[in-house]
Amino acid sequence: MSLEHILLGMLHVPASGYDIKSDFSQGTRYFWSAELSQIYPVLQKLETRGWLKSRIEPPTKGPPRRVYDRTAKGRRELIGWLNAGPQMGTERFAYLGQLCFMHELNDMEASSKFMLDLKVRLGEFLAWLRQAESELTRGGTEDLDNLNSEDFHVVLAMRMGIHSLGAKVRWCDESLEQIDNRRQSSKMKDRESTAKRKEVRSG
Amino acid sequence: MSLEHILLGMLHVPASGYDIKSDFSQGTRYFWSAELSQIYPVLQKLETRGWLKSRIEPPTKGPPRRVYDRTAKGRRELIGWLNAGPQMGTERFAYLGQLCFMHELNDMEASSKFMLDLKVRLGEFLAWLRQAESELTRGGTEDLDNLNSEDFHVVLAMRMGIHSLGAKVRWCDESLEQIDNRRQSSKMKDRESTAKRKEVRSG
DNA sequence: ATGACCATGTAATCCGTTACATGATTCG
DNA sequence: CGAATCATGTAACGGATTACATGGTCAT
Repeated sequence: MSLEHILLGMLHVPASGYDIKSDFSQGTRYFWSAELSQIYPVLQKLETRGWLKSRIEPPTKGPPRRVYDRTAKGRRELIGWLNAGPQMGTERFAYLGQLCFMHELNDMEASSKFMLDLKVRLGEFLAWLRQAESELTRGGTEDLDNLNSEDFHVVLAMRMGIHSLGAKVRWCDESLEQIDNRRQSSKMKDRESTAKRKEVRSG
Repeated sequence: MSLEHILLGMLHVPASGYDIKSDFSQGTRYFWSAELSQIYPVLQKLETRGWLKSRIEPPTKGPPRRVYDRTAKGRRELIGWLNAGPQMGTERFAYLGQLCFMHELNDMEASSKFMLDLKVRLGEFLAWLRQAESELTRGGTEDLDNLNSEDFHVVLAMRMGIHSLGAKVRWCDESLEQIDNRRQSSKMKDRESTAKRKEVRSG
């Protein structure tokens, strides 16, 4: 599993399950997400495995919190994972499946509408990521030298999303053009065959 | 679930579970994958739901095959899915998690090696996709007009992968540069502090 | 005959989501 | 007092992977 290692990595500093969840929601860790109902049991499992240890924090305010911290064993495990080389997962894009099957509708207008819709959604995600990035770099893009090593790596990671989403938005535009071309030429064919039919009838 | 609809879409023409699996392996349907052990039960479920019907093909050669075909109900279900707008799934990138946590190694050389490794893997996938695309367009990129509607949509879908992977590879290069910059400046700092120490000693 | 490939499935396990259950604190 | 938020969990279900089990055909 990867979530185990993701949690291990996120516990750079001691935190509760709740803290981790809010890290997932807030920009920085955009590359992964998990629900509290998954986080809590995994943290428990990692503790029984000796990668984490927890203590109940006496609540100065609010309800008591169980705060986890990495053990030496957990740290070694994390290092091992980092040194194991990039873990490539299987990507699944339901919307590309939909696009492939669009020909069943036999309606280029529908394909066009679909791509437009997709472009909007991808664009929204891109805007959110750009926002999250500029909050880390405080506008000072290009020179990442004044960032600490942690933020530096996080910004690099975010930029993958920005690059990739940007490319996807451009792909939407290109595809919309292609679809439009095809609509034009099929209209021309319509006119041609209409003309032919007229010829036949009049001939 | 999406796999249900993906299978429904792939059954444009009658096919067995085995056929579908090989479609997943062969370029065209690169956006999704599934194991035979998942495909067979899902096909059975779709049949009990009345979206598919199957018959055993009398084997002219080889073992008997169970061939599935869409019913009218299945076709309606597919159309509904296509008209429901793009289905955006949660993407998870374990390697971006690894990159974020790289600062724990405190070794820019390791970060650099990691990115290089990642670049190679992404590049391999990109080359494979480009190959699959050119097999469909037969080199005739740019003018997709001579493709049938099915292949046209498939090529559009493949191009998303090509655009996005291209952007990711460029991101690797950019990141490698950033990492290098940081290595240079940290070496300079080393030299500076060495110089200072010398000053102190000689002073 | 041996290995590669065709072909179909079941079982166990794991990962992830949704729904459910509980209770304290804080702010208006 | 009521709603929002903090905080921790369990249960049920569904989706995906890995392992297991079986047997036929075909080429060397």
